[in-house]
Amino acid sequence: MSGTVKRIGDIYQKLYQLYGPQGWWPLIDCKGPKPVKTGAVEGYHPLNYDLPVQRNHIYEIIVGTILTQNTAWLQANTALHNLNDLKALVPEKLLKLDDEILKSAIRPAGFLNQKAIYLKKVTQFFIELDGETPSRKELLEVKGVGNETADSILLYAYKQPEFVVDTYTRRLFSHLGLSHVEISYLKLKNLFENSLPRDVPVYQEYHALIVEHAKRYYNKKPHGVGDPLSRLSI
DNA sequence: AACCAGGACGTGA
DNA sequence: TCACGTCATGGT
Repeated sequence: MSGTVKRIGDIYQKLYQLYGPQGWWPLIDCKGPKPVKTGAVEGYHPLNYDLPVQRNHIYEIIVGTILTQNTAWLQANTALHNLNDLKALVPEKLLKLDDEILKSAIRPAGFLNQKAIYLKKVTQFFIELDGETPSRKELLEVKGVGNETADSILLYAYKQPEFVVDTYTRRLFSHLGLSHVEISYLKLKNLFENSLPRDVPVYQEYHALIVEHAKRYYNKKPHGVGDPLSRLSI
């Protein structure tokens, strides 16, 4: 197990070395020191770990976590901009939005019927928080918020040390031989949290780096072809 | 033209 | 607890 711990730390170093700081979570109106663009998407803020600072920033991240469920970020981002154009990226505004208008705005992100419901549920929850940080358990009670979404909200919107696991994480680390693909969400999450310093920027960067890396080598079958990391860990 | 994306839920073993 | 079908659009 100590070997696993060591390699999880080593892989982080290697990914950071390969891609550098990722600046997650992207924000539309990013006022960080040097917001940058990744591909066709703007709003990343590498090395700025103070964001989000405003209430609307936190809310925008929460909306983004719902919109990007099983959906490419590029399309979630389009939906996010549609809402922003409607001036509906404000909790009180989104709640008042007509359901059909809401659905047409988020259409590019897919699953519009479900996500319209989820967005209003999580928005109501956010308003009732009244600025407080939610617990993981509370978040999971909101319909539409599962394990990954809850951890993404806690890590990126509320800066809580909760490691985010996604399908890319499962693919990458099973391919590297550190876990198996059937491992449960919580077990894989615990594996990371027990292997890393309890540090929010590290958690934020590691998940973002896994996504960046997996997009290149784990988006098509067979997974992991040409992955430079596979040599490191045998 | 299939395949899949920064998942979650409901159902039935 | 766990496997499986469903939800939907658009890019590659």
